[in-house]
Amino acid sequence: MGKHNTRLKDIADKLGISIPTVSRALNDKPDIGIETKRKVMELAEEMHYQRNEFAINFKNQQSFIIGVIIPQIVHHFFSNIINGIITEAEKFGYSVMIFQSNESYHSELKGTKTFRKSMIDGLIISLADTTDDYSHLSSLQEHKIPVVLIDKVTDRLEASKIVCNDYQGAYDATSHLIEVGKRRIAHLTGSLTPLTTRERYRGYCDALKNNDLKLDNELIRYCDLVSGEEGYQEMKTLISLSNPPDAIFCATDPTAIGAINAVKDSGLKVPEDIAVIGFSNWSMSSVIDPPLSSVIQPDVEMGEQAVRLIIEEIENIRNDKPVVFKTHVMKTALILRQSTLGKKEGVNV
Amino acid sequence: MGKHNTRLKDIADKLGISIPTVSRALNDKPDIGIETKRKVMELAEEMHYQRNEFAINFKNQQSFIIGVIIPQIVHHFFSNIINGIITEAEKFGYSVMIFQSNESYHSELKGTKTFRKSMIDGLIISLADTTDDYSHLSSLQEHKIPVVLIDKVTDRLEASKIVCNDYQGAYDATSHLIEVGKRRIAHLTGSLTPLTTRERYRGYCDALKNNDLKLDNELIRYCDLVSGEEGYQEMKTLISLSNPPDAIFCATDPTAIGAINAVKDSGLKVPEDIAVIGFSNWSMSSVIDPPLSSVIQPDVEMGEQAVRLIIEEIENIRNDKPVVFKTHVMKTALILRQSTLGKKEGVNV
DNA sequence: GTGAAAGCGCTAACAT
DNA sequence: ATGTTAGCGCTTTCAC
Repeated sequence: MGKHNTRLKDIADKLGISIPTVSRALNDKPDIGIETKRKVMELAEEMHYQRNEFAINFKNQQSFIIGVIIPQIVHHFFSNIINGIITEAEKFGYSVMIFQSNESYHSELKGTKTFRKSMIDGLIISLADTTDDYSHLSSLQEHKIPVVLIDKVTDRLEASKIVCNDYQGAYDATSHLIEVGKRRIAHLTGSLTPLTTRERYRGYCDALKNNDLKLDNELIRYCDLVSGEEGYQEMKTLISLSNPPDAIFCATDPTAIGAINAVKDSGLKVPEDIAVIGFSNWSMSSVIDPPLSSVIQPDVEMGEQAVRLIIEEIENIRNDKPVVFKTHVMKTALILRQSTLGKKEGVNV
Repeated sequence: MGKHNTRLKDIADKLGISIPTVSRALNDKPDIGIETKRKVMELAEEMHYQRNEFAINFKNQQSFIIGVIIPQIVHHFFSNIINGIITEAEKFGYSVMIFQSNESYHSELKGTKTFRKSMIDGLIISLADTTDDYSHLSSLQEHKIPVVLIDKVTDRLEASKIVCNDYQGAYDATSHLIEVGKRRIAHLTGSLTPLTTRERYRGYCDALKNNDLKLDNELIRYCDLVSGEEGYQEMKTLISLSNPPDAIFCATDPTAIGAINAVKDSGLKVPEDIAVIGFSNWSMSSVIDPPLSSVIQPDVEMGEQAVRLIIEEIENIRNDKPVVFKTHVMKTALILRQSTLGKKEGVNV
């Protein structure tokens, strides 16, 4: 065995022909003798020829790599998005590179730098909560690397966006609580910086309003939305009110689970005394007691759609076609379980 | 603005100097005039020069990309491994490319092909359950692309490996059930093809043996280990035995949760009637009722360690140093909660 | 139908 | 201290 991988030159030399001829034979180009082609193919096979993609990428200045920056890969929602991204990208011959921001702007910035080094063809990003400056993204765009925002988006960057209808999901969740007879409905929300949280908050408010229930600021609690601990604490506080709620819409499932535990620990029943509904349908939500009603986000589909958009932009840029930014709003759905329905069997609406 | 990104030539031309001089200035090489260097740096900044990494990669035949193939990114265990991999890789200036096998050998094979195209410098892989042939991996090795196996490993490939002590974890879990007074301990296992499952099975058997309890084949049930449904069904079957178990060690947490639900639905109590312990400490396990005791695997650390090994091999190969394969066995730990302890506070042992 | 030459952007070796 | 030359592996002109 030689020291290096087989190159076109090795094949050409052995056959006594020129390198371009070998290249033509191997790449199904016209203007190649049928017999020459056969011989080249045969020898290439025999010598285990493998195209050197470094050379190809260099020549084409193209990597077929899509960079992805998400806050946390271990979150069910994001790992499903990534699942969709990887699966769809592969169909188009693209590979996916992943970077975590851990919700830190600083880290996100570092990710874009790393990716620029890796010469990604495009970036799909879900913004960190702390990100408030978007020049690292517009800079990529200026260098003809398209950016698609997913879920955690911003109005302050012109780019294609994939979001789900957080407003409608929250509206539906709250309306559902009203439909099962609840009237004093609390809301557990988080920092209102991310658009998603704001939209859920807005959906909650509008559902109350349209059902002639008035907003009670006492019933709106803020936390980080991440840990069940906080949901537990805030629910305890709500229960201790002189006029406690009879239901709560939590902006995330983990906090909703914390809330359920708080209700149970207070000797109250879910949903009879206090109904609970979450958001995102985490995998754990169906196995807790009682199973948690939640809002399903089309995570995998969001990832797939993001890939289609980014590849479209990548190819438009390559072909000097105009790029038009699109925003896809994907539908949410309620998944109803016993935390709002009681003993009845859960139903997917 | 010009059509293309700034190249060394653009800077050289503007300054009336040669390309290598610009290169030297920018790369902190010796033999460069202090004044020339200053001018180059300044102009480079001004023209937003960015090294073209395609050219660098081409020249060095190196990508600084580590490929990762795992069965399912959405599994808590694997997404934590990936978390560790990405974090550690970044420290060394490597990026990470991810591919999912979905437990399919065919898909795994495809992944290795895709990765070869992407010119990865090394591969970290957790084998699909169905993988029984390893030529796709040895082929990579022959092409000087090192392979590190993680968690789902095989004896039939010579490579570095990262595993956790599944045997000891299972042994400890079973011993714990014995310590809390249980004597008829069932085991829910899966296909015995993967080494991990076999090791857990072996740990269970040895713990019984060393405590003078005899193995009862009636108490050993097989399922896919993936869904709670199966755990539920198998537990129901066990409960209906004329001599049912008083505890069960499940090889995964989801099935353990299914088992808990089956016990509860049968009007029995966990852990008083039947204690339950799982494996892997899924995020949901702490929030179910009762919280599930489980075996913690050092997932993040496993990922980090895998990166260190692969980079070591990559660099040894580049420097023509001999490569020695290492196997790291990482420690598991018990996390004890109410599903085995009862009302007492959970303790991390 | 095939070969010769050029070039993608950069760096290392060799000259001066 | 700086310039010249060559080359990484491949494809794409352009000749013949």
